[in-house]
Amino acid sequence: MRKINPHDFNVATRTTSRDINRQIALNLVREHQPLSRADLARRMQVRRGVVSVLVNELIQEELIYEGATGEAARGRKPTFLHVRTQNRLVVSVDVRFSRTYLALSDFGGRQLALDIFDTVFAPAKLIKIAARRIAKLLDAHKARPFCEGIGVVVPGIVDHRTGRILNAPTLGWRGVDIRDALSKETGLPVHIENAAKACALAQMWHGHGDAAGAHSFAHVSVSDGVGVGLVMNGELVRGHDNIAGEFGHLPLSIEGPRCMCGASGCWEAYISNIATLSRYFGHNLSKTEPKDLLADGRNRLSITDLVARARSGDAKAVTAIQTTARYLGLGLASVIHAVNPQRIYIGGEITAAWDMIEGTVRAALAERALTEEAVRTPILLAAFVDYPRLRGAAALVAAPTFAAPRVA
Amino acid sequence: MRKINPHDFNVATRTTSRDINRQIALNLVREHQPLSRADLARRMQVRRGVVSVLVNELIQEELIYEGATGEAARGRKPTFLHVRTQNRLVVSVDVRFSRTYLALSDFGGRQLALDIFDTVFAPAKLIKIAARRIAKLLDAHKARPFCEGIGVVVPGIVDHRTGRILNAPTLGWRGVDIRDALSKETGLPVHIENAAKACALAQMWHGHGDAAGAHSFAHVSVSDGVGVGLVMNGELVRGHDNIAGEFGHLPLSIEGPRCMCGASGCWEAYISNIATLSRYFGHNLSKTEPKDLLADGRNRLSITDLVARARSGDAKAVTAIQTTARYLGLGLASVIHAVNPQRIYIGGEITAAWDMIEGTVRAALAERALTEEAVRTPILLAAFVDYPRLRGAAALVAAPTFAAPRVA
DNA sequence: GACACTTTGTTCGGAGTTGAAACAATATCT
DNA sequence: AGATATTGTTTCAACTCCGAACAAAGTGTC
Repeated sequence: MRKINPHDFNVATRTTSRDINRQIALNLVREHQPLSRADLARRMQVRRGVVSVLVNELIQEELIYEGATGEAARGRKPTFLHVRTQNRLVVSVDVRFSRTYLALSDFGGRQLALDIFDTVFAPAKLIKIAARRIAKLLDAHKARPFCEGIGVVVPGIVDHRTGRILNAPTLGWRGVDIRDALSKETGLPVHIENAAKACALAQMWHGHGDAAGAHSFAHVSVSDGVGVGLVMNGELVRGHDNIAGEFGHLPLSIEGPRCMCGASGCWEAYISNIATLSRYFGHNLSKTEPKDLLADGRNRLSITDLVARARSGDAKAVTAIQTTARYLGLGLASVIHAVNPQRIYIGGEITAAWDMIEGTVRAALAERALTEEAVRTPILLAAFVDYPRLRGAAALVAAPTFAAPRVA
Repeated sequence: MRKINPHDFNVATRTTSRDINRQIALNLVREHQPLSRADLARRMQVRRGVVSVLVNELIQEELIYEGATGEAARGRKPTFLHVRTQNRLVVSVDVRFSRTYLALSDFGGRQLALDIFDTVFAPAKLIKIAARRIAKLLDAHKARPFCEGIGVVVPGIVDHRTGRILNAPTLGWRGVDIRDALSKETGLPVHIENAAKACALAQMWHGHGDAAGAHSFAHVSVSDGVGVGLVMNGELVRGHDNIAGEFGHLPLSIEGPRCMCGASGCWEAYISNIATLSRYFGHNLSKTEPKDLLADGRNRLSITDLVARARSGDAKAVTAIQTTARYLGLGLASVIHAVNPQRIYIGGEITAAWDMIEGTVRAALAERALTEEAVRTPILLAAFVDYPRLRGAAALVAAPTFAAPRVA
């Protein structure tokens, strides 16, 4: 029951029906491969004749290909279809405070190479370095003719349309344009997005099998900050000014601890890795230089270390983590009450302690939840992969190929 | 960039293109009437021939009609088109704690009749009474052949698909099915929805001219409780369990005052009419029987009275209202950070004091807002009409006629 | 008043799509 | 060998938009 926007609509042309069905067919192959033309016709509830034409067009465009012939109890054997992903490549870039991560992967999400280097904060310089390393990566894998684009994720607010980074406090960037410069430098199309939003995109496009199916969910990334990527109706919610999903700065208590954003009592100030570590050390976060705590590696404890200490019996570590878990659950109630997603995915280092904290999280959620259904909202760990943000960056490039046509 | 849901999609048939364009044409006439066929062709960027066929079909179906011929400097004069709304009628029902409101109106939102009676809490009995009064209303206006349905709004959580009222605490209803029973009793299709969500629907469909255009907004209703209707991408957000938009139960302070929902420190517990009145009387809400305060009329002060007292110099009234205004602004920051709507509409009795409180609200919002754009989010008063909830109820029936076809 | 010009609305053949059914290809079972 | 079943293709009808020509209805000019 969507209202047509009378100032921005898409009239159906003579090829619109085809475009729609073509894209449906492509997505069904992606989801259920291997799959025959006849299978497709059954799933789409159209005649085989229509599918035949659609599929042959998709094959001609090299979006899918014919594989082995399958088995059948009786009758002619089906020829299986697959989407082509192996030789469609993406470069993904994750710019973080300490380091920048670079990867080459295919449309199926398989990572072929990884490159890590220290982040440089001057945008122009960073672009130069990244471009050089990307070129090296592509040449080393003879990947240049197969690379279809670059996806970049950054910890901050990004205007997806213009490509400008509006505000990335940890990097100290305001109004920086990486996209066009990097595109010019590399000759490849560049997409850029906020890290949490990109993770949600990755969850949507790479969540195969039972992990798929939810076309409305929230992806909560607990890291140095707290970011939420919202997917509703199969669409990433960016918001009018690109700040949708900033649940990290909703208050648990407006009189609570000071947050890096300037306000007080933000959820982030209770559950970010920094907050958990501060709690362990007995620091008051407001008095600590936040960047000191961000510096991972040298002498500083990471949240992963803290989990390890908790497991080996450090009572203070257990308390710090369990307190975070409680606040995590209280904040999840806000996410549920606001947009009521079908599921919530949790990502971040703290998930390594999930077996210890799940009960606490759910109990806290139950404290505030309005209904039984709200309490029962599935809370799942984001599929554990080595570099979830890099997968998100890759999804930025791969997703448009499979997206629904804009219509009406 | 929407992902096609591989388990719930809509294949394009050979009439899909027409369905899409037909609906676009209908909406354009609705939005820009009066309008000629040639105007439509220009706006849609299709040939006049296509529009001619579409329009003649719409005329045949009696969705639009030809009106007067317009003026033109040169050439043949255009014949104007209008959507037919005058003799398409709706009965709208607003069930509230004290009274139930009943109205007859047309698809254009014009109210033709109103009937108010005391609410009976036994569902079966209420249905009987409502059905009798609806019949009377229809007969009195000879409206029976023109009535296309009944829209019902209730203060509670409604499953829009099944029509069941899952939980309406003020009415004491849990799992009540009004829809099917009322439909059987009256012989008319019945739609039922949560009041705040319906108000958002009304805002979307009745917000003509400059009020329209926003296809992503939040409608905040401040009343006995606080409800938010979320519209994103021209679509009402109901959520997986129909509790999306329950921002009223997001915390300002988890240690704050007790809320009727059982949790503590909900936004609602700070800014609902009850909260504002309690503040004025110096009561502690947690110790007061909430239903005492709900009873309007007899001996009790209403929020409208309180505003009047503030205007005539009652310092305590001013303080109570300004305090509410501040908390309103702080909570609006949460709405903005969560879903970042293009605009926010405010409804409810407190808006009568908007000139006094706007500054306070905006200052509080600025206290927590992450970005300059967030601070500048337009906060508008919901178009002041006599019975906004009834308009929402009417929109439930009228909207499907104009909605975009489900595709892909 | 005749005629050119402009704009609106209709009509008609062409191209592209789904829909239904027949047909060819390929396999199993009796 | 023939019946049966399934896959994939082809063909034609129905329906759509697309483009252009055409009719209708008005204004302006000589």
